[in-house]
Amino acid sequence: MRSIKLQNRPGTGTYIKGQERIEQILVAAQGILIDKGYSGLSMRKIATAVGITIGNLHYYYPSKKDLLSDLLDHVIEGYLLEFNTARAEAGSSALDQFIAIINFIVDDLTTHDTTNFFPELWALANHDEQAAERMHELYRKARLDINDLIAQINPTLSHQQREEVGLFISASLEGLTPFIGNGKPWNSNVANIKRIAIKSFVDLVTDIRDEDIASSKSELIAACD
Amino acid sequence: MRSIKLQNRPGTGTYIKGQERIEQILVAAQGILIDKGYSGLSMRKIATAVGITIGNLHYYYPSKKDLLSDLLDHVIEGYLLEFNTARAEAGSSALDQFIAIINFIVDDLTTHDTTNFFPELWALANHDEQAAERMHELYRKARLDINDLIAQINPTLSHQQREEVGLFISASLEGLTPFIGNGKPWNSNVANIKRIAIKSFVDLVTDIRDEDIASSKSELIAACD
DNA sequence: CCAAATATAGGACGATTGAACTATTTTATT
DNA sequence: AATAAAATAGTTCAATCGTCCTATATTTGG
Repeated sequence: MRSIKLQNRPGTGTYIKGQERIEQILVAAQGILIDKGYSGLSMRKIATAVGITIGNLHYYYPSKKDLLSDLLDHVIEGYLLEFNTARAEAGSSALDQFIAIINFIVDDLTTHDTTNFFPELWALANHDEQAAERMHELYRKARLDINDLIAQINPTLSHQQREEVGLFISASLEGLTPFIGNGKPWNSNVANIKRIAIKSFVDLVTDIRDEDIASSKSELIAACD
Repeated sequence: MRSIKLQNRPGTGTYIKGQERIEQILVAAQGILIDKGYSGLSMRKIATAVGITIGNLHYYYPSKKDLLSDLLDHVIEGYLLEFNTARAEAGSSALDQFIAIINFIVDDLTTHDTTNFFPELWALANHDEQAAERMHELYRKARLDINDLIAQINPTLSHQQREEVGLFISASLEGLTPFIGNGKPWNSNVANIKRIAIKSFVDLVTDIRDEDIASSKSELIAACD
């Protein structure tokens, strides 16, 4: 099922029981991180949630840092897997696939887990370099599909312009999380917000031209800030 | 200078020294929260940063919860003040003011403090009801100006549609923080991203019509998800 | 089935945490 | 100057933290 290389202590996880245990540990850690935040995530709480002792947990993960590293890989791998399957189910035309991705992202960020996990990840990335790397790696992979579709919808854009438009769309969608996410004040408006997002992003990708984004040359001439 | 009602222990802060001390405490706490995150924010670290003892800190804030409550008020009040002055400096036409606000928000979220504080606030809001209330109150106030300008630019929008468009724009801008913020991978592209944002949001507010956002009636007929 | 590797339990360590308490010093007002 | 309120220092407490160590139980491969 999962084929990524985990970073637990070498030697551990070779028995079936150990592999299952690692999975239990990561699932439990993810649940605590989502429910209580990073400040509420401790080795003892993880061990208790799994039903093992701290000594046993420490056998798999000698330090909390090791566990967090594996946890981020585990969660991010799950999202990438989810993202790929969603892409496969998309429509035929580039525009349909583009809209399907927006729909998928919005639907996903309104789930309990995603709503609560990602703000934690963003905060973590501000103080943990490793978390930052994992986060940006996740988003970079997630933008590959978006950028590809943008290129099909609007072939006039340069590579850099396409990447910047893709980043803007991706980041904008992520920004909806604390507002329309699970249990958030605007969660009941998610259907309308989604329509606004689709119209806005489709128009953006369709209509935007080179002149709208200053090149490095014209940027030197007229800095608009 | 600051006129908001703080929530420190009654009786404290009546002397000038006490008022200055409270300000020092909140500034120090904000700095630690920004630099180390909430998990790295402790009463002792705050006291040490201020140069007082834990006992003295507890005299002002009997519990960490009380301090956090005051801290959020303090920081949010600062942002609202900053936002109001920025609005006063904006141009004459509604469209110019709209663009000025976008410029201000993007410039602000690329500062070190804002880049690091708000993700912490979003994560905090997921696990602390009081933090959630403060956060949404801040954004609600910040959207007042945006919504007002949207109404001037596009008077055809209903109240609800205007609010939803305003929320989408505000949330989208916030979402840029973990990507183009201070020290983030796309920080060097902030000028171009800003142009994309301005074009996208101006087009959205100018062009959007009632039909683009389904009313409660048509929503029942055709759910597009 | 047996030996080596793996998994688990349980306790202990020092450090840190939020909180509480008392005694002393400083401030502002009369 | 006197006095009441406010501010500060210093200590202690129980709980929790990450980490480490040792002994025992379990699993797997030959």
